[in-house]
Order: sequence, then C-alpha cells, then structure tokens
Amino acid sequence: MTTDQIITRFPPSPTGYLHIGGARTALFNWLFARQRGGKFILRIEDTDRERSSEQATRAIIESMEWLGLDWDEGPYFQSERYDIYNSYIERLIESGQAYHCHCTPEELDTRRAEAKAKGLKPKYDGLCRDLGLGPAPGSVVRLKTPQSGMTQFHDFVKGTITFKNEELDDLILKRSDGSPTYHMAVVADDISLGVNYIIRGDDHVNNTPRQILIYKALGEPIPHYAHVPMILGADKTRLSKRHGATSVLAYRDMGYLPHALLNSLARLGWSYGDQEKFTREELIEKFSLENVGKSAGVFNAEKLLDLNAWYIKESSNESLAGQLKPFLKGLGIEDLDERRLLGAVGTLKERSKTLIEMAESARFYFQKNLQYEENADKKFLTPDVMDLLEDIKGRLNGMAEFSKVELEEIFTLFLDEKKIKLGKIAQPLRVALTGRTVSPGIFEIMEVLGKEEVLDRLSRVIEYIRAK
RNA sequence: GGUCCCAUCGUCUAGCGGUUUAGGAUACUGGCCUCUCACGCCGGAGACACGGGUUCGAUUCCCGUUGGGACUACCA
Repeated sequence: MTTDQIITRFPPSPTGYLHIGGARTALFNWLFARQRGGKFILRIEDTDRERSSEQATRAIIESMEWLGLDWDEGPYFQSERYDIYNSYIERLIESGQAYHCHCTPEELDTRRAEAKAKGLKPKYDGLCRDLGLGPAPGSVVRLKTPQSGMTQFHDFVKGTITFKNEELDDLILKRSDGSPTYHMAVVADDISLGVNYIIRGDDHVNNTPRQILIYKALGEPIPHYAHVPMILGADKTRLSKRHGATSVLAYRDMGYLPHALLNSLARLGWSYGDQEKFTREELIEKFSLENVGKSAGVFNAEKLLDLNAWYIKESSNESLAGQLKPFLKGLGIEDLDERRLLGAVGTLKERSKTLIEMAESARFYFQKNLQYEENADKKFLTPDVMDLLEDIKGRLNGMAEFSKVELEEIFTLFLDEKKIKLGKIAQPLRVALTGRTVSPGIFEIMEVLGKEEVLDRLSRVIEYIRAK
C-alpha cells in the first residue's frame, strides 16, 4: 500500500502583515496536515522584490507562532530558489511545451487594445508561438497552451470546475529580467516540495487551470485542490485596512487569546453541526474539507469577543496571569506580587472579555493611594456610612483567618446586628477598596487584597470622608 | 465586457426531497438571579433573493433572472 504522506503548504507573500483571511487559510492547511499525519510547509513568496519586506516576513512568522501554527518545513523563500524554477522552464522549452517570445509589452498593449476594439478576447495572440525563436535580450518564455479542449479539476469544496482551454492564453513563465512568474514559481515549488493538497482562497480558482496546464506540460501529477471562500468585510467587500482590525497581531494586541481567534476563524466557513467551541485537538480531529461552506463570509468580531470571554473564563489563573503581564506593564504596573496577581485574575476572569479589559479592571489591586472616581465618591462616600465603615474595620481587624468564607460570616453577623441589607454598605465599601462602583464581589476582593491592605484602605477612606 | 465562483435570521451557520410551526451561535430585547458589573438561567423578535420547471411533495434537484465576489498583468 503506497499511502503518500499528505503535504500542505501556506505561501504568504511578505507584502504586509498576516491578515485573518490568510491566517484562516494557514489554519485549514495546518489542520488538514495535522489530522492526516501529514506535513505542513511554510513558504514565503517574495519574488516581487519591490513590494516584499523583511519586516512583513517577520510579522507573518510572529503571527503564525502566536497562533501556534507550527510548520514542519521552511520557511522557504522563493527568492532563493530561482535555479529550481529555471530548471523547470528549461525542461518545458526542451520538450517544446514552452517557447521564447519577443513581443514587447508595448506591442502587446496595442494588439490587446485592437483585439478588444474588435470585440475579441484580449489574450495573447500567439504571434511567436510557432516561430521557433531563441532567447534574446528582453524576450520572455511562454507556455504553449492547448488551444482546444477542456481543463477540468475536482475541488474539494466547490465540486467539479471546468474551463475551456480557448479561454486561457499562453501565459508567461519567465519574465524578460529572467525571473519566474507567479504561476511558474508556485507550480515548480509545489512539485519540488511534494505538495499534494493545495488549500487556498477561492480567488485562485481562475488560476488553477493555468497551473494545471503547467503540471501537464511537465508531466507531473496534479495535486488535489480545495478553494475556500474568502473572508469579507462588514460591507461584503474584500477585506482591507478600512475594515478595522484585520491583522492577526492586532488581535493579539487587543487582548485576544490565540485560541479564541483560531476557533473563530475555524468556524468562519467551516462547521461541525451546531458545535461552536472546539479545543485544538477537536479542531484537528473534526476538521474536514467537505464541511467547508461554499460562500464567502463576513468576519464577525462580536462573536470573537464572546468566544474570547469564554476562553478567558476557562483558562487557568496561572496561564492568564502570564498572558496578562504585558498588558499590566502597558499600564505601568510592574514588579507585582505574584500571589495577588493570581488572586486578582481569579476574580476578574469571568467578567473580562479581553486581556486589555482585564488589565484595566485589575489596576486597583496594585495601586496605592486610590483615586476615587468622582461620581462614586459623591454618591457613596458620604458621612452617613462612616460609622458603619468604622465598625466593620474594627471587626475585620479582629479576624484571624481573612478568607472569603470567614468574611461572609462576619458580615452576616454585622448586617444582622445593624439591621441593614448588604446593599446599604456594599457600594461604599467597593468604592473604598477599588475607587470604583464596578468590581468583582467585595468578599473576593478583600480576600485577594489581604487583611492589612483592606484595613489600610478603610482607614484611608474614613480619613477622606472625615476631611470632606 | 469575457470566464469562473457564490446566494438560509444583521452576522457566522445547521439543513444534504417529506421527521421543519426552518435548528444553533452571536448581536438586539423582556424577565429571573444579585453587594455593583459580568456570568448564568428562562422568554421574545429576526432568514430560505426572485421566477420558472422536475416531483405526490421543494429551503433542499435543474434552468433562468437579479445581486455579490474573484480572475482577466512581464502582481502574488
């Protein structure tokens, strides 16, 4: 049994950051390879030297790493593989499947314009096709495309797609400056790297017959194809900067968990019944090209936010604490007490949708000399709660075990004696301890803060009210 | 213009001829819970683009219309 190993690849061109559309393509390739025990290759398509940058390459790699999409081979750089492309082009010329063309771009333009004027297709007219020309300065190499018949392929998501060969023209394989064109480089790379499953955006559907023709001319086996629908912006047009955050790294910086993004990307275009949440392992196990939908979709940032909140809630305090630190640092909070951080995260994780939000909510735990928010101050730090706060302070001071359970007991007793509801004292207390009207439960906060800190903050607020 | 692809709630989607008063998620919304916020729970509103076929029966199959998208380069 010759079960060929499945080999997939992700070939971004380093002309910008990795956006979520590219990330999803990478994800699908990665999932497919991982599920089938295959190999996943990263290849940087940097043949366009004008637009490619090293910075973009770094951003792409950083994005892939952050998402945890690890590759088994590469990154390969097309700019370093010209010898390979040339050898394939030579093969094609020698076998008569490609030819040298001396038409200049200017000539082509005018002939194209003429053809268009006559209502004909603006494709290459084949002038040099049978001239048996040799290489010359400024000449290019073109593929001798069959002029009749069909090129057909089976697509794992779209089904069978057919093109008439007469629609295709003799595409250029090698430019006049000696560099390979996109189609040539892709095919040569995929052949030489053994790529046998090509999963890419459906903007490549029209490129597929051209590339298949190159495979055929070379006598190489044609890979399997799956064209996944594109991701659109909210206005249903192609994703671009004006659609807000589209780069993977932007989501990292906005405090999203990598798995939340991954999960959300997986569900955009792919589905598994009604299931919405998947672990990494489930994604690998359950992914299938058959369940990838055919139509383009709009990225739903609100849903991502909800997923993120859910994954934050599910994460361990330890893991969150580690991920939260850079965000706290961004707020100027550093060198913090590890125990308190862990406790803080524990109280905040079920009420934070992003790590940024969590960091902001966590501030009060680490700040000395809290600023009381103006409205909170006015509404809750009033003279009539002074006595209650004093009383509580005394009781807390007498506590040996400063835990949530003990605190609740103390308070139950206190409220009972004073014949008041918790609501009466909870908000003033919250403002005293956090400076704000919104926070985790007051007993949780007190436990995390610890007895000493709580007493400090109470003393301070009592002084503050008295001084008013 | 030509070629190719696509079309279920605002959005992501389930549905693969009858089991559907079209299900889930999110967002919106009413209520409950409650020390604030959030979570959670219960409920509401919200979709098969249109027109022809095929069929006993179409959201599901076929054709057309409309609408979107992609490609059409010596970009990738």
